[in-house]
Amino acid sequence: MTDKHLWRHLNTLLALAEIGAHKRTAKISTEYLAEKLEISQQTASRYLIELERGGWIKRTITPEGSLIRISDKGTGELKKLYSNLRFLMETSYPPSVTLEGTVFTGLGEGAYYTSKEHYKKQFIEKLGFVPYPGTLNLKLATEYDLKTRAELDAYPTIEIEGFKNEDRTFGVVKCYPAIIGNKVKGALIFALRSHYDNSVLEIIAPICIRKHLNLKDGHKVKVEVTLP
Amino acid sequence: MTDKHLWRHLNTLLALAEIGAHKRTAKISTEYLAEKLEISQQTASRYLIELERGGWIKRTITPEGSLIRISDKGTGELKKLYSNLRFLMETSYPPSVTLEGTVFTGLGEGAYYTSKEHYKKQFIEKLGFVPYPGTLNLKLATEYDLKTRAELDAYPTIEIEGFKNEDRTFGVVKCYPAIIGNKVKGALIFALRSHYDNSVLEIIAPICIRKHLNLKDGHKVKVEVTLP
DNA sequence: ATTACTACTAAACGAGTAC
DNA sequence: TGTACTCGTTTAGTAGTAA
Repeated sequence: MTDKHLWRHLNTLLALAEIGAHKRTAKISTEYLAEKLEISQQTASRYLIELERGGWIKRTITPEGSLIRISDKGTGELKKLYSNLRFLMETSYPPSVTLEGTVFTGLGEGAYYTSKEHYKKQFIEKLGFVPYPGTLNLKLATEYDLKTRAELDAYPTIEIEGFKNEDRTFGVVKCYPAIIGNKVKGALIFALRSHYDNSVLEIIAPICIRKHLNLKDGHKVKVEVTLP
Repeated sequence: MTDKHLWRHLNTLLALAEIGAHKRTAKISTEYLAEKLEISQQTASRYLIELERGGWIKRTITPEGSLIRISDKGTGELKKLYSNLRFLMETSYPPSVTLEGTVFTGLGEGAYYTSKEHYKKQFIEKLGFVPYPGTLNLKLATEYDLKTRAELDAYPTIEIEGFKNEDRTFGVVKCYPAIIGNKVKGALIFALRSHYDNSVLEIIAPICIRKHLNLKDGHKVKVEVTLP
């Protein structure tokens, strides 16, 4: 439910909940409600009518006032707000961080790494998707983006274990789940000993992001890093 | 802080918190914020100006967008809302119940009871005030008030122990903290074996409610029973 | 006492546009 | 790109009052 007036109505629902209308039928006059909300009696009356029409409350009008009970729908809206807030207030990290960078063509290393079975298996297991063979490279430019990138180091990560084969050692890779260009679900990956510096993002996804978002070198792309 | 537009602003603060602006400086354009809130870019711009002027956010405008950090004041408002909601959602009883009754003159028993030292000591200890010697009696009339009175039986109470003296036995008294006439802090008291039926409320307070609220027999009084 | 309609006033909104 | 001003339009809010 996405109502234009939802917030105004939530305000009223909260006032009604404060007199217990979410648990039991409560009696309140429009005059008293108006006082509580610091609005006129007429407006309070209109609010109740709107809440009733919207199905957020059940109401019976008596000569002594309105008997009001917040409906399941109304309680649901309060609960939704509550859980939103709880998530925000009780998570020690910001729920998401947005970075913006410019597309550039890498050295083709991404394809090499993502094709390694040992990595690939872990990507599937820990990120939940089969990585498209290849990475999208973004160059960070602004001071804000570089600073924000640096903050990521303090974030909880998904760790992909390294391994050895006969030729060489493959190091640990840190992943941050992310949404690319407001659309594609993927992940930032940072090889601990990368050829790139901290101003570069490497991104994997289940599909070819370049094709999917129709990106060319020089295009700007927003990446929203979310908590794992 | 009681701002008229607080709720509209809380809506915006919540959207900003969703991009992490309560934990770190976040970058967002007025256009993007507008999209999130389903309002116009101009209105989003105005909202940010208002939030800034009100001290709820700190903002730095750059050519790429606004760098925004929710201030302590802003975070405080979100927290206040959160704890309000938590209290409402996680308390199994309604936070308060309001009853209305008509003043009548009792048999003077209240004064007798409240003067008993054994009761008085417990009133002071468990309710936090020295009871005025005498009770205010209210008669409940409407079906709603009688039904609501009955619900109180399921409520948690403050129990005042009974005692014996040489003459007779004094029973247990159940108390419900309450606010009388929107002003006076006191308590409903129910003697377990009372001379009155369930349509009568007996109220004690640190002062003489009748005098303080200038009440005469027949006047109507609202009593807000709160959780102990 | 109540609630809520009608008619009006005040406020918020957004299109156009400047910077 | 950005932000934010002016100003006409839309919407919300209230006073008066009926039921």
